[in-house]
Amino acid sequence: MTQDSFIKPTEKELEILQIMWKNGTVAVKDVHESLGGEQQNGYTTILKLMQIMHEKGLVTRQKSGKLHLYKAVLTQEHTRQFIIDKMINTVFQGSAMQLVMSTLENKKYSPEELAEIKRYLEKLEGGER
Amino acid sequence: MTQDSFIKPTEKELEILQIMWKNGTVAVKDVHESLGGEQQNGYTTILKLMQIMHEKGLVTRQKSGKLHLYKAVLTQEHTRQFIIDKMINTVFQGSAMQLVMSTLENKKYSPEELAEIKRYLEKLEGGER
DNA sequence: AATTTTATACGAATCTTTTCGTAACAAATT
DNA sequence: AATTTGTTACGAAAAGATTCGTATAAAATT
Repeated sequence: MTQDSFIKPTEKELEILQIMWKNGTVAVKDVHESLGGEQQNGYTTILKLMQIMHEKGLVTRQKSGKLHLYKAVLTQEHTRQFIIDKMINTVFQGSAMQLVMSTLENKKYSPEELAEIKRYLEKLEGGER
Repeated sequence: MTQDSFIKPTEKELEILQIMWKNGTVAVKDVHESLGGEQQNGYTTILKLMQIMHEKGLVTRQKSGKLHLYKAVLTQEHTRQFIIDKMINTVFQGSAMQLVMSTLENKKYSPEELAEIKRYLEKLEGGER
């Protein structure tokens, strides 16, 4: 996937995609409820957003009785990679390392979490890719 | 700093902030040139953006002769933390570890870089914070 | 002193994203 | 059969971000 062909999801679209990635296939109603119901957004707002996402090709949909079931086209991992890349370029001066270190600095982690990353690093060092 | 009081820079504002962080204090002209001159953006476009950033409180400015010298209010590190936090929440299901691992997966790194992270991790494990 | 150059200020146009009201319609309920 | 309910479709308003033209002014140059 080139970055050029990638359609960058907007903020709100990303929220909706989260829900699709978690649930696989969702109706507008599901998304609307997951995002906090009528308190947070009008139903037709979410509907419209999902229709636009469909137009953009960010999601596929399928009629099921009277409703549409939507599904994300891109995987969560693809999207994450894209967003990470972009962020590295715009905020971390092209250095992924700076991103990693800033993230680690950010919060306290349990020894288990740190150990997990360390294991992961050792795997990478082992040249297993 | 609470996230609520944080004024989220837009895409373009972030590009401009990069230049301020690198150079400390800059005139509109500097930013305009750094961003690729008239080919990329009209001078008054950059000027306007910087004026808006000033209105929003993202930058301070100071008259120096006939021109204004602008300076970022927030540090790069603060801004990075904010953006990382946000991204962890919207794209990594609240898990910083997932962000780190996705980043490491993203590209190939030199042994030196990996070793650097490892050293860093060991420092964190050592409880030095 | 007149002209050119280098700045800022500001309004408005354009573009993108988000929000929502209204219409239409089919299925379910009365 | 009429009404209510759940759903989509669509247009347009509102909000946010970006771009730029024109006006103005001070400083530098001629």
